This record gives sequence, C-alpha cells and structure tokens, in this order.
Amino acid sequence: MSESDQNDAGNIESIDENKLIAQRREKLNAIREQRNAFPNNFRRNDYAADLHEKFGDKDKEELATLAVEACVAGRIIRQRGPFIVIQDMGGQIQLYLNIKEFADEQKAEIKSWDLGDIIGTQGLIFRTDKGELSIRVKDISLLTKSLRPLPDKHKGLTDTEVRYRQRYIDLIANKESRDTFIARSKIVTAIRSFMNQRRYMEVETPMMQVIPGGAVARPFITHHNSLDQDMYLRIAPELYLKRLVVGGFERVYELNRNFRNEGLSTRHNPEFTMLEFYQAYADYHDLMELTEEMLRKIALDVVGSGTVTYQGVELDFEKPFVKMTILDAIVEKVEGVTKEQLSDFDSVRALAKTMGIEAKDHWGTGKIQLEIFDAKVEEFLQQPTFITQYPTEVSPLARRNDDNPEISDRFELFIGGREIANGFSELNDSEDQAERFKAQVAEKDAGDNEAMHFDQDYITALEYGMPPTAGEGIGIDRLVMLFTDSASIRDVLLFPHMRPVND
RNA sequence: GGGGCGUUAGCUCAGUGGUAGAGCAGGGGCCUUUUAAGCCCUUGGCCGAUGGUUCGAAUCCAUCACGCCCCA
Repeated sequence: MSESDQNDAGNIESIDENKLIAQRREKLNAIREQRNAFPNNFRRNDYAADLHEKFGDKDKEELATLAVEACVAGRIIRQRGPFIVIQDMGGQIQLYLNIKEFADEQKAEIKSWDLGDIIGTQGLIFRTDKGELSIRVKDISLLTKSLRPLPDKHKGLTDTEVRYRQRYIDLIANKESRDTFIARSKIVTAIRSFMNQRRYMEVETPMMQVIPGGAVARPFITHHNSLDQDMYLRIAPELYLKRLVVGGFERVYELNRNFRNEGLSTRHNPEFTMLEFYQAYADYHDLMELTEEMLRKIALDVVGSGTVTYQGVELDFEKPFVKMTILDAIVEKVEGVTKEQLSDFDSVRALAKTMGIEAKDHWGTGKIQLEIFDAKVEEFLQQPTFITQYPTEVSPLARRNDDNPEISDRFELFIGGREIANGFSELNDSEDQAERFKAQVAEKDAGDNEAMHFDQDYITALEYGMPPTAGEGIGIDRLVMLFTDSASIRDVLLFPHMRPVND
C-alpha cells in the first residue's frame, strides 16, 4: 500500500467515525483490559423461536413448577429497565436481569452494554406479571461488542439505499426483510424437493462460456488470462442442459445464476436466478401441467394458501391457469384489432406504428406481433395465464408446431403482469437447428447484438440424437417477488447491484 | 436516455431567505416483573458535493453524484 493510499484510508475512517462509535470503542478497550474481548467458548442450546413454541402456552405457575433452564445467544435489540430483548436467527426472547444480583465489576460492564452487542446467557424460563415469556438471567456475558449504533429500534431502517448497500443492517433492523429472505429460501427448497421427487437430477453447467447461448440477450465479457481468451458469463444454461439430455440424463435441472448485460430496473438485475429444466419424452403441454402443480405447491408451502395477494391483487393459484394463444390475447386486450390484421406483414407493421412501435428492418411478422404483445397485453395478465403459439421467428430453439411451421410449441407464463416462465418442446432436428442458428447469425451481422451465435458443438450433440424433450425456465427472483408481495426485484436479492458511490 | 421527487444528528423525520429542531439512540441520575418509547437532566450537525444570486442560503438558481418513482 502506498503512502497516499494509507492517507486516503485514514480519511475515510475519520469521516465515518463519530462520537457514538468512539464511546463504544472506549467501552471495548475497557473490556480488552479485563479479558479476551472476543471469546468463542460460549455454546448456545436454545433458540428463541423454539422456546416460544415449547412454552408459549404455559402460564406463570406452570413455568415456575417446571423450572426449565435455557441457554440462548443473540444481539441486544431492546433494553428497558431490567429487561433486555435479544434476537437470534429465528426470533426474539426477553431476558430479565436484576443488576443488583451481580458482582461490582460485572455490574459495571453490564451497564456499559449497548444495543447491538451480542451476548450469551443462561437462566430459568418464566413468565412476567404482564405475561411475557422471559429468561431470568443467572449467567450472562458479552460475546461481541458492536461498535456501530443500530437504526431506530421502533421505526427500523427505511432508507432504501442503505437497506440495499448494507443489507446486514436491514436484516438486523427489519423483520419484513428477514421474512422475505426466509421465504426465498423456502421457495428454493420447495422447488428442489418438487423436482427431486419427480426424478429430476440437479446439475451444474458452465457459467463461463466461450459461446454464450440459450437466450436472446447481451452477455458480459470477461477474460481468461493464461488461455488469453475472452469468455462470456452465461446468459442461460440451456444448450448445456440439452447436451446432458443427449448424454442420457433424461431429466435434469439447474437452479442458479444467469447474467445479462442490460439496464437496471425494479424488474431487472444483471445477475438473476433461474430454474431451468429439461424432460425427455415430454412436450410443452406436460410442462404447463407441471408448472401449475409446482406453483400451487409453493403457494401452499410458503404462503400457506392457494391464493396470494400481490400489490393489492388477489392471485389465484388454485384454479386451473388460463391458456390463450398470443394472437387471441392481443385481440382480446387491444380494442378493434383482428387476427387478420395481426397475421399480415404490412398491416401488422402499420398497426405497430400506430402504437408507437417502430419495426426494425429485419423484423418479421412474428417479431412485430411479440412486440405488440409485450407493449399492450403483458401488464394486464394478472392471474396466472399461459400464452401459447409463439412465432417460430422469435423462438430459435423451440420445436415447430406440426400443423403450422410458423408457430412453435412454446408457452410463456404470466402472473401479476410479468413473465414468470418460458417453456417449449425442444427443437431436436439438428438440421433445422443449424438453419435457425444461421438466421440468428445473419441478424447479429445486421446489427442485433442480442442475436445468438452459431454453436457447432451443440449441433453435433443434436446429430447424435436428442430424444423428444420439453424444457422450461422459471425466473426465481420474480417468483419470490410474487410470493413475498415485493414491488422491486431489489427487495428479493440480498445484495442487488448498485452503482458505486464516489466521493 | 427523458421527466418528477428525495438527500438535514447514529436512526426516523420537521424546518420556503434572518442564530439548526424534535423523537429515538448516546451520556448522567432515579427506577428494577416492563410492553411500540417509565421519569428527570443532557451531549450531538461541512443541512449530499461544487459553483452562483443575496447584506445574509438548509431554504432561491445551475451543474454533478447517489437513490426512489414514472416514461422510453
């Protein structure tokens, strides 16, 4: 570190310090003079939530008779007279501590404790006169001194920027935030168990790829030094998962991160989590059925009900999901538009223009239809709705419909006005796939930097023969938003991407 | 990329041109089975940054940074 760096670091520290922190440092120094200030020999036996569950229905007399000992640890979050409330990973428990019962030197230390300090304690479980389940402290000790003051104990932390940048403070102070991420964990667990029960096998495929594929999106570029080779962070695992189906793993899923180099919004983070899965000897109808079952199970497991309120709208996961073709959806939601108008290139192009959608030169009828759908229909699809019959033109990896090659055997699921899932019967004709890749490359050459690359090894894999297969991706962040009633994707990401702060 | 709103004490927020405020947290007492924050006293600020207007700016203007919302 250079001298100037050190000076900078010193400045940052002094700017960030204040009197409250200085006082706490002095308290810490006083403890350091007495003993090891950061002991790690305390072992906790009990969790706050378990104690409430076990003794919540016992009254004062019963608890006195039982005389149960408890041993808990956690962070001090409230203090009032002889009462201290600590918080551990699952809940809170009140301690009763009569300072007069302690020796003088310990008395002084206990008085110096602050909100935010982490303590371990042991004592008898009892109920106060006012009915609060508590622990009458016998032994208590400070395990970690907290040097920084916590947010307002009642109002919590509301500054969104601090909540996202310093999530640890948000998690300490705001129960709703803790609950959201607990729900997220439960959703992920529910999905894994759902998939595992159906003989799906969880796999991990490359996140750094030489040819980014499987989706229409701009990738992040990185560099491998010793190979002196540019690599891409994956935009989707799709092509690797289907290689595994070729290899004989007939049901696979991957639940992990993808990276797309696009703008930030309440619905987009550059890295996001997808469940992607493939099942041999199945088609997109089978997957729609599976998806309905899965979401119903999550609703019941996580929310405890078949209906979920999202931003004031009651979403019903219990009744069968609506199914509609993309053209029918446009005709239904956009007044005065006919299927004929949508199906002819010149008229759909003109229609799009009246809606303020300027068709690019290389866009065909299907792409324009999709743009109209995105702009005019998507937001109205509140209840779980499968949209089907996507144009083949915009589905370069999907199987053509047997009766109409212009449309693909594909669906997207919309809930709460947002795309949640995208699935289709897979294209397993290697020659058709090679043609589709060529068309994508032509679009890339024409200036579309989201178009796909030609992946020769993937074509080779298909030439060995991929069984008829259906595959699907489900956006986990958006799903968590729905089930936790979160308005922004940043509320369901522990550490959402934020612009760096410059002084 | 465009528009609107925001940024004041550790936290939550008042303060529309004339000495920088409150509640909580912190400090000193009192109290020791309380209940969102018991009672009394009290410390605490580069008002996001830079420039301008003005006798005087947290307040008006401009630019920038970050955030939130809406639009593309």
